[in-house]
Amino acid sequence: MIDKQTLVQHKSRTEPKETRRLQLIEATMRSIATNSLSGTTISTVSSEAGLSRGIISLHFQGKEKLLLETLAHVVDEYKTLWEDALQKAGHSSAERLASLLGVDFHRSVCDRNKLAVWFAFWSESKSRPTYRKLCAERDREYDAMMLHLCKEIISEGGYTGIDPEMAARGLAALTEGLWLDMLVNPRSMSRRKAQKTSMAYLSHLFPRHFSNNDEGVR
Amino acid sequence: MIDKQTLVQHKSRTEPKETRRLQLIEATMRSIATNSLSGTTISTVSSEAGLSRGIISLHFQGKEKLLLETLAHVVDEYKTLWEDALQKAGHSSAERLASLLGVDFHRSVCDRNKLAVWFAFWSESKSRPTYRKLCAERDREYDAMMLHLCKEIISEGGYTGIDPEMAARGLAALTEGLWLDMLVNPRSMSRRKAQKTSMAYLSHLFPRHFSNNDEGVR
DNA sequence: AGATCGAGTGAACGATTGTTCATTCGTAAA
DNA sequence: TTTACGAATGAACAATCGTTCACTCGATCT
Repeated sequence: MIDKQTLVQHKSRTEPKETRRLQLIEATMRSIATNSLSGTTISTVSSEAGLSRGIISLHFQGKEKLLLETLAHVVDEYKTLWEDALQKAGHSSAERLASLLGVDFHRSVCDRNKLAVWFAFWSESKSRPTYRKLCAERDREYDAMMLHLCKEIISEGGYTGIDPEMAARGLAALTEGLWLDMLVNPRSMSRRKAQKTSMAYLSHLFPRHFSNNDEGVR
Repeated sequence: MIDKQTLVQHKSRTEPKETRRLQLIEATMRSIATNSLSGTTISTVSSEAGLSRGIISLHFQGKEKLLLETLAHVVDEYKTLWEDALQKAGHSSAERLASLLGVDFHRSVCDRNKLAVWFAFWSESKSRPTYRKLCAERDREYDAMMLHLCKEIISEGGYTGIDPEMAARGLAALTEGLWLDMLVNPRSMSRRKAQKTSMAYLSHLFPRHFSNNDEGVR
């Protein structure tokens, strides 16, 4: 076993607390991506981080807490990107919705390691209330904003026969399905293709707000 | 620990080989749904089946083989439903596409235990080539048929500006996303609602073939 | 240079994992 | 009823799990 830590760069043996925590969380994400969640153990994470097995109980209370904070880290990062995008976006509902979807297909979000984390926890969420809680919080805010924007756009455009809840949930479900494709079969589903597919959906739903070309917002 | 087997009905201690195999596969699905894949062990499966721990190595070569055959069972069942639906469906592409989506939201497919199995293996497929292989086979056939039908419909309806590949992949991704919703948050996403959402997508993509009401095919 | 002290280590622990196989049990034929 | 035989069991096994804690190390002081 090669010491990855010293191989990349000679860091000091002791690091600030937050640095170590982040290192371990990132090692956990890599381990989940390469070994899957059921194959992720104290040993795989610590060796991925190039540290000893005892380090995890030192910085986190135990394995369970580490996994929980790994999920929380991904959730928080997503939420931050999301809020930043809304802040920078224009005032029109169409622009805001497009920028939200821009986040969903952002390079950092579509990172395969992170997608592996999302789906690992989603598929365990049925049996783990703690996981479900963390994910549900994200979903709630996401859905509320999505529904709000869809309602506004429907009202603005005078679209008839469109149920706003179905449009919003459908859009979110499409995103999640495209994420799954990128995780399971990255060769046939690129980030670009996924975003295009998402925009195509929008242009069919709200043709007076979104065009079918690459740009998106009309 | 209560013996579930004798509690439900007094069966003979020895059962035909195929019966036991199916019992164990069903117990595995229940265990994955309630304990998640990482929490599914020889003990949880055998106790779920009301049998001893040694039974699994007796009927399958080991745990790995049991999991693999459980995945194969779900894949096969889905494929059978799929082929039956195509057989019974009419000749028009629209009818055939609608009946395919009917399968995707069939009661038996949307069973939460089975959805848990799908997503458990999908999220592990990155690190398990064997799982990926089984899933990829399903995807290939599904995608090919979906693409074929979309192309026909686009040609029939003279739809312009619709990329058939994007339409097909989008439709499949939407289905998978709706499955995830049904698994993670069944209270807010019912089977009926999911099917409606899927049909709404179709009616926006191919308005000359699908109406926006409950029936679907125009 | 020497002392201090928190960060990091890893051997040891009990618990649990998957697997094996001598034994037990129920069934079906004699 | 007795016998024979395959199905099912579960104690025993080595391996690995997560956790603990006495220790070692090195960065930062005086």
